[in-house]
Amino acid sequence: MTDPQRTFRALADPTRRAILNRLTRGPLTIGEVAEGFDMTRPAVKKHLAILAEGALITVEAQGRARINRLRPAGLAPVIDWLATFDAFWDDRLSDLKTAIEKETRNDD
Amino acid sequence: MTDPQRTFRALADPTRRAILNRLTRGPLTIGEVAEGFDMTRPAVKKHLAILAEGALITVEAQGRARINRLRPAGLAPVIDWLATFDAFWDDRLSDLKTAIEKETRNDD
DNA sequence: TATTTATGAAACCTAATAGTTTCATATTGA
DNA sequence: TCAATATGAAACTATTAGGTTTCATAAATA
Repeated sequence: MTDPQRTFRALADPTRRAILNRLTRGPLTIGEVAEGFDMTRPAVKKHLAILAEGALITVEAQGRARINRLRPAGLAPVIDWLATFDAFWDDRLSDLKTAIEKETRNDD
Repeated sequence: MTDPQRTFRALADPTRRAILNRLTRGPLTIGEVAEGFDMTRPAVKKHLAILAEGALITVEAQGRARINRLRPAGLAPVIDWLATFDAFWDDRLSDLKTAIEKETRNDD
């Protein structure tokens, strides 16, 4: 799968978008993420795996726990793609793109 | 299905994103869109239906043809959602959001 | 060390996706 | 009117997705 496809695919599911929003409040273990949803832990874990494939989160092993952290830079492909519609909105989108690129340059 | 979900779902498929990009160059009939892809016309038509459900295109009947037009305002739910990550990027994203809202206010 | 805890992973089920082929219908133009 | 054209729509197929249950493993703790 191509890179932006992994990103868009990851964002296509409402549970995964909700997980990302939760992670804005801080990193969580798999179990902690799972507590917030009405589904089993393995199901949540699969969602986290897809988010990791899309580079939207990072996972760090810490003892027996796995710490899931938001990786906002992973949203860049979406911004990039939206930027192809610049002409329809003026150039604020490309300003945004530049800003994101600048701020995420040395983070992975 | 909730509104933003229809949008994200529509954008999840690479063919549909490619269709949107093509439509930035001007409106096309279903047949014309289909010419650009290595799949049957009914398949393309299904993609167009999903894009229309996501309010990313408008379809206008013109005689026996259907004119498909890009509707950039349909991308607003994505911008809105991205804006919830403002804190990670400073407030350029919300500036963008405001700009989009202003420019698309009277277009649907 | 024995037990609990946090996760990994496999096997399975169902529904939704993305395609196809086939046939029907509604305009357009000769 | 008749044929060509542009699309609509149904029926079918294969794959992917999202979920489950069950069992294994590794780390922390009593």
